[in-house]
Amino acid sequence: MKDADTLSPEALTAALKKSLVFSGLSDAELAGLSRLAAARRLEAGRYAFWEGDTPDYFYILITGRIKVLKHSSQGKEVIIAFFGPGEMFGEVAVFEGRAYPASAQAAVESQVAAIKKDDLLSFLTAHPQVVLRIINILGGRLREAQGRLKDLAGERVEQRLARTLLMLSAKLGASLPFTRQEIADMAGTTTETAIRILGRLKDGGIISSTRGEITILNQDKLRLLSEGPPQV
Amino acid sequence: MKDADTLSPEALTAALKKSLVFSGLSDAELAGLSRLAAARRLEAGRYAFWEGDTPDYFYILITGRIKVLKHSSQGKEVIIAFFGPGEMFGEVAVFEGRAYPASAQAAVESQVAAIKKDDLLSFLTAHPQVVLRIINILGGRLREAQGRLKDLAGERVEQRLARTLLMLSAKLGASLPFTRQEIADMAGTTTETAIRILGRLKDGGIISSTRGEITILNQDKLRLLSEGPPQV
DNA sequence: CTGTCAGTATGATTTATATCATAGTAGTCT
DNA sequence: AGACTACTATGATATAAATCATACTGACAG
Repeated sequence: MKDADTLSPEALTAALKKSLVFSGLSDAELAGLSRLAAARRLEAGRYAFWEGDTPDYFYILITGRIKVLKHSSQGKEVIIAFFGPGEMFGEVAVFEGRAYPASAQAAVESQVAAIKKDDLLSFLTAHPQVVLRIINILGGRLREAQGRLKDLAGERVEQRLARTLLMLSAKLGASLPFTRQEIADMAGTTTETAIRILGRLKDGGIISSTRGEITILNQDKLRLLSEGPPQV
Repeated sequence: MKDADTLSPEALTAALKKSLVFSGLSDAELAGLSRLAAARRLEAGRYAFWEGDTPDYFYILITGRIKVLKHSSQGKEVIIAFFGPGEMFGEVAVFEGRAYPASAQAAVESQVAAIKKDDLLSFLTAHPQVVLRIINILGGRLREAQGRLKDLAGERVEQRLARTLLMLSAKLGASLPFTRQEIADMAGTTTETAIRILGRLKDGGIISSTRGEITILNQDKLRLLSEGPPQV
């Protein structure tokens, strides 16, 4: 299968209107923007770009789920972020004009809108309110990254896993479509350890799970766990 | 000693002109901005704000050195960032309108320019080019944070320490004014472990050090070390 | 010039977590 | 239906790094 355009211009405009970054624009502005955007379909597992690529495009996710990841020197996969419909990605590289700092992979079959770097930048110059919105989003991402830095540097695996689940559920609700491997790669641990700890959480009635899906049953207990060691 | 204003309006304007964010402004604009800014002196160890405070001010560091840090649930200090003259801090909270996500402490006696949140926001609305500059800076910080996330989640302590030193030296040059404790808090390890590993680096002729100061002698070897385990 | 304290150093011991090994299980592709 | 593969599970073992303990050293304050 190829990267065929799969969206009509109208559908593309509608999709952009639902995005966090561009939702404030007028219909006319959106129509203009969507003329700059190209829809692309990505099968599950395909990469939108790789770490180190020169950044030609800025992306808005329309449908599906995108995983942003880096590889450690030993080849271990580290998941930096997960994005859902309406979120932008690849923006850091575009704004800085340097190579993409991480790779972006479709976790499931996804549709994205790609906007050429230069087109985006000139659009932004003409639309300052969008720029303020972007600052807001980047601020939020920086805040989240800082929280995770603290977790990775200062918390034990059990706390990190609990926080990872809480963070995901704040975005996605109680039902989380992730494998233990993905959870482990987000929390900075191994699949085995994630399985063991999530097994304990399951025994404790805090979560339930089926293959590839984790459901949070007791958010309060999970939060308690994330605050520190069980015995205080 | 109290937080007395210690800068004349002219000196304040000159300081803002040297900052990363505002360096592109005209003298008239800078003068207008400096009327919104208040200079504050912070003794070493004093905090500009604490994690959780409501964000009233946005800061530009004029002289000195600022440490941005968070505390883990066990009370361990995790250093999120170090800033030098001309850099902004406290901005995430201001742009998001939520509590400061981390604390900011003067590492040495420092002078800062504080701008009220609302004043800054209206100034930004009137000066879109500054907003673009901010996006650029935030992008850079996000990139750095993502790199550190990967390091903390996927690299061994020795590699993390090496990368921490390299990152600092990219900003500050070969001579780094940090204690082993600070280095450890940045690399997400303990003081003892940092001492041991830096001791090895010293024996290997890669760094030299005096109390509170580390000098990088062999950046190439350090980079090699940061790439992976010694025996490949 | 002496006491105090933060920084540096080093050894012994513990422990959390990675690693290695093996196996069951549920989707999915043909 | 059968085969294949990704996901989940669990035990045994190894180990990197934390923790605990003790001491030396240089800087600075009184």
